[in-house]
Amino acid sequence: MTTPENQPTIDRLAALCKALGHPVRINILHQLLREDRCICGRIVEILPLAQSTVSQHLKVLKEAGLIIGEVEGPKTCYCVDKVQLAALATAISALLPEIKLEQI
Amino acid sequence: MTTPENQPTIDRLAALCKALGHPVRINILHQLLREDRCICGRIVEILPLAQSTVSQHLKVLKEAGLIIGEVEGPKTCYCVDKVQLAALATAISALLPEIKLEQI
DNA sequence: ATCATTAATCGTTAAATTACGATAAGCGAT
DNA sequence: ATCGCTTATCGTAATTTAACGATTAATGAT
Repeated sequence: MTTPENQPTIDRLAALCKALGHPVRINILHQLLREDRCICGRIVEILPLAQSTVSQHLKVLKEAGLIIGEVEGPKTCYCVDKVQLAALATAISALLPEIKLEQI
Repeated sequence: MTTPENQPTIDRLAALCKALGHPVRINILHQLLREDRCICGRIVEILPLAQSTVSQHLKVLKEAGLIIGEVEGPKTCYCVDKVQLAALATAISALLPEIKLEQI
């Protein structure tokens, strides 16, 4: 059995985890949740990273579907797609369906 | 603010996500959960990958603390650390504390 | 029309990841 | 003591990632 039936689901979960798999991107998510929505420049001003680097991380998060970016004039405003983030938490929980939380 | 107070927590979360950020490693977790515990060779026989590659992925999961490996003679038996996996799900959920699940 | 601001993209470099075959190491059985 | 089985590690090559500065593109204001 080289390819489980639900490989697309697995690939999707892996992609989401991969996008979260860098401290800077978790920090960005944190900041977006804290301020609800942020201009790219706001994040640049908070993190000790070049603008191009922040933009790259935002791109990764956006392509994974974890954040949404809407252009507002010359600026781009980002916010977390909470549905996707919640779905990720649910998907990870669902990996261990047989476990009752009280057992752990 | 270049360094949030809870940076170690953030780094830990990122490390866990990074470990899960590859389809093969999710497949391995799946298999370990399905059979409860597995010899390395069992996983090699299921996945279309070389033994050294599987061993490498197991190492990544083990170093992240998501699986536990115990040597049994010449074999090594792996199983998921369900506490850690549950903690990961909880940590991701905790990113959005203000949200009630009914809202989404 | 020009200018300033903002963000995305390009090009580059260094480092990390992934995959493999080959080899080594550990253990049980003969 | 040796052999066979199992797994970890080594060495390597190809790909991807992460970071940066520089440039481009787009918009709003002058």
